[in-house]
Amino acid sequence: MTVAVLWFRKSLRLHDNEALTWACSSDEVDSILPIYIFDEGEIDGGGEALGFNRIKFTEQALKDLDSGLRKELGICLKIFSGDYQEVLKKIVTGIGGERVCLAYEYCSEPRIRDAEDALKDWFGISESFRTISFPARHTLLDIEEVVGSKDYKKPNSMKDMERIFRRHFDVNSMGFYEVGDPLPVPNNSKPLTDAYSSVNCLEISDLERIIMETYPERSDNTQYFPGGETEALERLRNKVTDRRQFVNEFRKPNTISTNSEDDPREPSTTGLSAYLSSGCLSIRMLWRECESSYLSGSHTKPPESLHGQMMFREMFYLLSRSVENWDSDVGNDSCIEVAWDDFDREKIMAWETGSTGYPYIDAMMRQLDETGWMHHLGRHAVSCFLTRGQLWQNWTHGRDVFERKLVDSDWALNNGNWLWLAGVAPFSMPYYRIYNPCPDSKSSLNVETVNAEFIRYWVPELRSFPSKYIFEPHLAPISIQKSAGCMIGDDYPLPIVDRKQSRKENLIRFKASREK
DNA sequence: GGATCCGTTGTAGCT
DNA sequence: AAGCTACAACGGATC
Repeated sequence: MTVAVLWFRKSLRLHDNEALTWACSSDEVDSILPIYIFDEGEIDGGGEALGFNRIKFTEQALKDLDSGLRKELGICLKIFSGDYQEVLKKIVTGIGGERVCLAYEYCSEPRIRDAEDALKDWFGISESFRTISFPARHTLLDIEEVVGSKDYKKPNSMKDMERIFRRHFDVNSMGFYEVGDPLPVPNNSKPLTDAYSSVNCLEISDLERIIMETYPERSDNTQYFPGGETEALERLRNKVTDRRQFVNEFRKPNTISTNSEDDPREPSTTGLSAYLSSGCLSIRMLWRECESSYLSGSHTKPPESLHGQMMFREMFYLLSRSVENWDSDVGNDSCIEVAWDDFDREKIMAWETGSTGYPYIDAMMRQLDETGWMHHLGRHAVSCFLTRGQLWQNWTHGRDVFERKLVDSDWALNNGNWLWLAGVAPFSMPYYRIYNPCPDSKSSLNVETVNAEFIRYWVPELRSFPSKYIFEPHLAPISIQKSAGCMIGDDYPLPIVDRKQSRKENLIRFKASREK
């Protein structure tokens, strides 16, 4: 008898899942044990643990995965927490007399790779133990293959990405890259093994309780993005499959002001990022859905199109695998050294909690805290504000906040975007392009009305301010502040810095850092 | 080999 | 009110 221990890591889904498909169809496998392991400290590490939205999302994704496995395949998910090596060893040795095959998902992300390296030490533990790995298909490209190819050069632009895609994918008759078909949900007739019983596992109800205890202030469990494959597929249908015009006309830079929904929490984009980062949705499936839409008529092209957005995602994955110290500002040759100010707790806290005195920035940081999501251009604005724009703080501090709070948090992408926005990488935007934290009607974003409403929702103190003053309420005459029922300095903070002056000074400092 | 072009999506001030 | 211009000006690719 061979037991396949199926380790879910980056693909919390039944569709397009190679490891699952193998376990269900291989003749060598007699029974299956699907498992998920929380890293030590992830769920019970106190204040440094994952933020509420992230952990809640994961809990729901696991719950949905479990019910999908039960319904479709007649097996269920076992959840563990702790040092993954210890947990795996216990499971494998617990299964005992049987032959065990650990089937795991491979992905270029370091914490996943490190785990694989550690597994290699295991080969002695038992005659009857072996491992088999499958690509997690977290990306369209095979990152290892591309980075390892002879003529690989680190991509810096969409042109480079087009080159790489042309090299690694065939182009079909309609001019689309052949990225491959997503695998269907497999059939299964194999039972769940019952030999894991010697190891304590967590029930979903345990997770729910731990989350409640860690985040008592969120005990109402309000959460805008529910986790799980079911949600992912439904959102895919509602936001992509059924909205051809939206998909075909998609231009990323325009999306921030095109929110047609009444709910200010609903993204004007697809809102699928969290489902991609958790693997609830396969990137190939999304790519193909967009392609189907493109086949119906004229459509936008990279970089602004949805396909273009996905190609940038691939670019950051390639870079994250080929740049040393990708997540650091030290020893990272894609990061110039900038003489940032020392960690300033007051500034960082004002930024993180949405009390900088700049309503547009504060609104977005409060949205991040509550929903775990923020529009991409909003991320630009707040990261620019924290770093080279106004506060002159090291980008890694902001990266850490995003890492903890973003429901779509993804190591390669989060670091890549901060490197980009802080202006420190070769693929960055020009450093002298500093976003205006007060994008009123004169701004090229030109989103006055939408942003004013957005601010009123997230910064309710300013609800009654006229749009004319809502971006810089401290400039409003006292009489206006009085009639709006919000005195700046008491009911809402004064600006933490003079935005124009700090912009000017920081531009000079940044230039000096570059020249060094 | 020097000139030119280009880079996912800027800002401020003027008309 | 949309559109223009000046701003500041890097570095790698391409011609």
